[in-house]
Amino acid sequence: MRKPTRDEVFRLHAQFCKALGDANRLLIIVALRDRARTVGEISDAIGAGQSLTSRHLAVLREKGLVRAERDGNFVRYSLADRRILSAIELLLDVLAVQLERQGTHSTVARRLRSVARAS
Amino acid sequence: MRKPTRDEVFRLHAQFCKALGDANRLLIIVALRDRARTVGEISDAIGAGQSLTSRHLAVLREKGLVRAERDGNFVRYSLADRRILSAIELLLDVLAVQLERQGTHSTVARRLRSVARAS
DNA sequence: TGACAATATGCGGATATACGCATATAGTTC
DNA sequence: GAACTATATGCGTATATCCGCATATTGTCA
Repeated sequence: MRKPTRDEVFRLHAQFCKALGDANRLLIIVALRDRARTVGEISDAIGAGQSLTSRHLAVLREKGLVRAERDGNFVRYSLADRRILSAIELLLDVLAVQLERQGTHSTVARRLRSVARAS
Repeated sequence: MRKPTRDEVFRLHAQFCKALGDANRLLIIVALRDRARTVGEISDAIGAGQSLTSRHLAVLREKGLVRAERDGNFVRYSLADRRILSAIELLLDVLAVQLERQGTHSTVARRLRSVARAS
């Protein structure tokens, strides 16, 4: 109920952004684009071990980017807010412009968003 | 000119996001909202030392979030792309929803964006 | 209860990051 | 050139992060 100071807001905001600063966690978020998934499904989708996947999910959960829901033996994870997808796609667009400027394969830059889409 | 692999794209994307994952760097980006600024101005604006400010600017520059331009004795930094502001405001909105749910001072959550705006 | 499946976590090592202090570099002006 | 200003960087330290392996926890079913 306490009003956070300006500095605290920026700290929280940075924590939030930092959660996106890992390739595996980005892969997880993209994997959750369409539907909730179990840890095992996510682990397979991103090609990482179960332990590592669970840890990354814990980070995303603690920072509030994903939600967890028990379903019997499984835990089903889902995106907390679809605007997170919008944000990372926005940044991906900016990155695409970067790569184009640097001379990276130009058609690729324009297709980055679809790369992200391809599960 | 080489076509980056899917994994490379995600690595780059994560690097890009990670650059936002620090409170001082977020403060810098907000400080550059309206106009280009020198290192000294930025240092004052965010209340950090010159050395630290310069380092953070180097990170943002290397990742392509800001641009540097020499002007005599000064180096003037500016945002590379205004969509970066949109992205962090989007995430700030999501964070605001979080805080509201958690019961943090409710009017504050709604005003986070203006907090960010206030220089 | 016991066996089993899915998920979480303790531990250790390698690497990265943020920071301050002091110093180096680049540019201006005399 | 020397003196000065603005910015960058080397170095050391403290802390955080990523990862795999093994093990603990939680829940199901017989």
